[in-house]
This record gives sequence, structure tokens and C-alpha cells, in this order.
Amino acid sequence: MSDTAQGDGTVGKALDVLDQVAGFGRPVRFSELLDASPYPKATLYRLLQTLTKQGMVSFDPDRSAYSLGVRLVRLAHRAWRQSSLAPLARPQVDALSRTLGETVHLAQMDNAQVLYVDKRNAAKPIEMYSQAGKVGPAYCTGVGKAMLAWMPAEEQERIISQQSFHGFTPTTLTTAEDLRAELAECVRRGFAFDNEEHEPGIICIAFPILSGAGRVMGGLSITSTTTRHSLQSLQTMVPTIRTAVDRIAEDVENWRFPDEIKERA
Amino acid sequence: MSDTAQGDGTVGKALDVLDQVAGFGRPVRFSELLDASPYPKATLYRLLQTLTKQGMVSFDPDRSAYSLGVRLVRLAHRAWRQSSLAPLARPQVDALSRTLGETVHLAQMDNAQVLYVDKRNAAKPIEMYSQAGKVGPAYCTGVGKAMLAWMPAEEQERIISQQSFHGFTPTTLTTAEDLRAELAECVRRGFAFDNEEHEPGIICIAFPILSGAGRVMGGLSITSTTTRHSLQSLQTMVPTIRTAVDRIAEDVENWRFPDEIKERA
DNA sequence: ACTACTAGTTCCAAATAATGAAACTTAGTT
DNA sequence: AACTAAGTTTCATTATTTGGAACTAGTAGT
Repeated sequence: MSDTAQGDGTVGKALDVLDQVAGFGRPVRFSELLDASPYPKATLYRLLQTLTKQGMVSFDPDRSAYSLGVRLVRLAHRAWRQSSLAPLARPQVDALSRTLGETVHLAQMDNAQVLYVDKRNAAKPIEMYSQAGKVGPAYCTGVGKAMLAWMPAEEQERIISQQSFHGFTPTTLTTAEDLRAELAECVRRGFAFDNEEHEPGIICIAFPILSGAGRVMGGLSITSTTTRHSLQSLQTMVPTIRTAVDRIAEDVENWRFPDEIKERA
Repeated sequence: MSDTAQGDGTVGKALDVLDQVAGFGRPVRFSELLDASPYPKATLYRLLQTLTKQGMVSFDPDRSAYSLGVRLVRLAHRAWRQSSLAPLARPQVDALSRTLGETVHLAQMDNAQVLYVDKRNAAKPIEMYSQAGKVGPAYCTGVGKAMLAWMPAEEQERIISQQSFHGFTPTTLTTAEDLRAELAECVRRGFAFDNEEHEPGIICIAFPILSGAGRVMGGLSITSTTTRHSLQSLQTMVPTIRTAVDRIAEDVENWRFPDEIKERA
């Protein structure tokens, strides 16, 4: 299920193991990892040793169990601030959620999945770490389809080939052909919908965030429920959203290399 | 400055490079990395290729610059939820900040530094992603000293030997001997102070969070300013804080292996 | 106390992957 | 066109990783 495209020598294997530890979602014993691992005992053992020495996983001697290490949290702090769209898009995301009063998602592609890098819920203040970082399928979410639709054909196909096409709801697109047709429609329309394709009662309207060169940087969606809105009524928000998305794209484009980012403990 | 104890073969080097990319705090060119790297051009190049293919760094072809990748954010999300104290301690941290009306820091050791994994400011609602993940020195912060003081001598010395002992303020402890004396005092007293040792006007009182077996799991501090409090007056909070810290330790101890952690997109 | 088992750790010769100097390819200048 | 700097590939050499098996420590059964 969680098979990353390993194969980059030792580093790939180590990261593979790291993902495995992450996958358990709890401290995990050596033997549990071994059972689920393609690597022989000695190899897995040393990979874990290395990762532990590097602080990427931590070993709890009391319980003799491995879990993800704190170095990851530190790295992610930087990652979030620097590489992702989130800090740049934040003002616009804030503004949108306030203006529209609906949930805003900001996402980027992570391999063949959608990774949510920010989420704003108008109603209650959000808790970042517990919301951002989640992943979702690309073929049945608004942001997923928005990003896919504007990708180069080659990459699009690569990702489509990795989708599970599980039928979450009656409206979920369950074949590559259906998805391709829908993506073409999205491009024609200028944005994507999620017509309860992932969860019943949940609909959304989503836009790609494109660089000046036309590359897909991420996606932004406004999510609502069928009780409050229809796909039709969501469309009234299009001008507002488009303005925000364009603004984000512009900010990303202009960011380049700022003089410095202060970093103090 | 940011030299991790590399030396674990290829994986260590790759993670070293990852740290370097993180260190720049912005998208960075190959040649910039090369200048700051101990590795030869071809080696660095391939390490970056591998990391990129693995999603740990992302390469922006428009600007030909590397930045931290989204896979890191995903991993960190899990790391924070699973391995760190933060989610377990959260209720107590919340309660403390509400009750005392002061800033609460929750930290763990990351190698020889203090890593803040949660921060609650009574005044303004939290900004998790931008606050947690920060690092600070161990020798001149309350949480740092609290954690150091209760560590086994051997590990304590290892960490002490890695401190910079930079004199931030007039009260900063600038020698290993002074620090050792202070740590002994902390153990006698049962908690640690920060007497404006890191920033002028900022004081705090800090406790270690210990496992049943006596291992240091983390540290918790209440931070205030000299205008509002003295070290003396902070001590009135000791019973409240100790109760909370004991409760956190208990929660950690009881956690072990919960049935399941739900994870849904 | 003895034996059998399981979990975790270490060994070492063989297999594999990483290395880095240098050559090469682009992209950008004068 | 000639020059330069930045990035990429090659390939023989070198160093690390590999994994079967042997070993150790801890636990349970008789």
C-alpha cells in the first residue's frame, strides 16, 4: 500500500524504511517492521541504526520500539516555511476563508497523491499541524483534478496510472478514461469540481495555481456541503477565487530570492 | 554551524545535504550548495538527484533551484503526531496556559539542541507550523537545563561538550563548569530557571518530563517577563506546573500502543 | 535447572553501489 | 564566433552495503 518508488540505492532504502515506520503511526518493534519489510534482518537492522543515529527515527529503549524522530519536525518547520506554497499563499487563503465563509484547502502534489499544505476553516480556528500534512487521492478530489488537468500529458499519465480508482461514492470516477474526459472538461471550464466524488455531501470547486511558465505549483479549493451549496451556487464564487489564485501565483512568481529570512531561536 | 554528526555512509551524507538545503531557508542553486559542501561536484549532484527523486527535496526547473520537498512535510506531520510529546501533552499544555495566563513551551532534545514541539501563548491563538519546530540552545534555556539536569551523566557530558556557550546576556552561563554547577542545583531544587540567560527581560521556570524509568522525555516551561514576574513569583506556580507535568508523564506512560490511530483524507 | 524458543545483534567474504577527476554539454557573455 | 561559467555524464577505482549464518540475551515451558 505504502510502497514508495524505492530503488535509489541505500538512500532510497533508508527512506523507504522511514516511510514504513511512519506508516505504522505508532511506536513499532523491530520484528513488526521486519515482517512488513522486503529487506533481510541484518539490512533492516542497520538501516534503522543509521536512521536512529541520524535522528530521523527515535528508539525508545523502555519499549524497544522505533518511532519517527524529532529531526523530522525540525526539517518540516523549515520545509513548510520555505518550500511549500503555504507561507506565500497564507494571506490570500486567510482572506478567502474570511470573505467566503467556507473551508479553503491549499494542496500540492506529492508523487501521485494530493498533499494538503494548508487548510482554513472559517468557523473554528484551525490547528495547523494536525490538518496540513494529510494526503488524499488525486482522482477524486477537487484540488487533485485541478492540478492533474493542467499538467503536461506525460506526467498526467504517470499519475493517472498510479490511481486506485476506488469508488468512494456513486459519483466517483472509477476509470482512467472517465478521469481523462473530466480533466479535459476542467481545462475547458477553467476549474475543477468535486461532485461528492470522495465523500457524500461534500462538494468543492478547485483551481490550479500556475507559475508564469505554466507549471502547476499547487491547487486551491473551496469546500462546502450539499446542504449549503450546489455546484451551481459555488460558481458564484469563481471571480473571487480566481483573483486570489492569480494573486498567489503572482506572489510566488515575485518571491524568487528574498534578501534573507531571519531565523532566531 | 549546522554540521550534523554525519558519517553514516551514504544515508548520512544524503541527510547532511538535506540539512544544508534546509539551512538556506530558501530555494538554492546547485553551485551555492557546492560552495558550502564538503562533497565533490559529482557526488553532491547525485545526492541531490536521489533526494529529488525521493521527494525529500524538490527542484524548481524554472529557477533551477532546490528546496525542501513535500514528502518531508508529510513525514513530519506523522512525526509530530506520533513520536513527539506534543499531542499527548496538548490538553495539559492548553490548561496550563489558560490557568496561568503565561506562555508555555514544550520541548524535546534534538541532538544537542532544544527543539520546541509546542508553544501556547495565552494571548494569541497558536500558530503551530510556524512556532513548533524552532530550535534553541540547551545551555541557556529553561527547558534545555531542565532536560540536561536529569540526564545520565554520560549523555549530559556529550551534550555539554557540544554547546557554544555564547554569552547572549550578562547572566548567560559561559563555561561548562558553571553549567554543571547550575545543573546540580536544578536537580536539588527540582526544577530549572532561566534567569534572562538567553534574552534580556525574559525569565522562565522549567521542569523535565520523566518516564517511569526516569528517562528524560522532554521539558516544559512557563515563560514570562521581568516586568510581570520575578523568579521568586514564578515559584508560586510550581505546584500547578508540577501537577501538569506529572500528568503528562503519566499520560505518556499509559499511552503505549493504542488500538489504532485513524487516518483519513 | 535445563532446554527450546524468540528477538535482537554481530561477522565477514562477496556483491554492489558510491566515488570523483576529468571530459563533456549547455546556456549565457563579450 | 570564441569564451566562460554552470550543470551533467563517464568510468575505472574504491569503499560501502549486503545477507546468510553464527551468536547472544531474554522468556517460557517442563
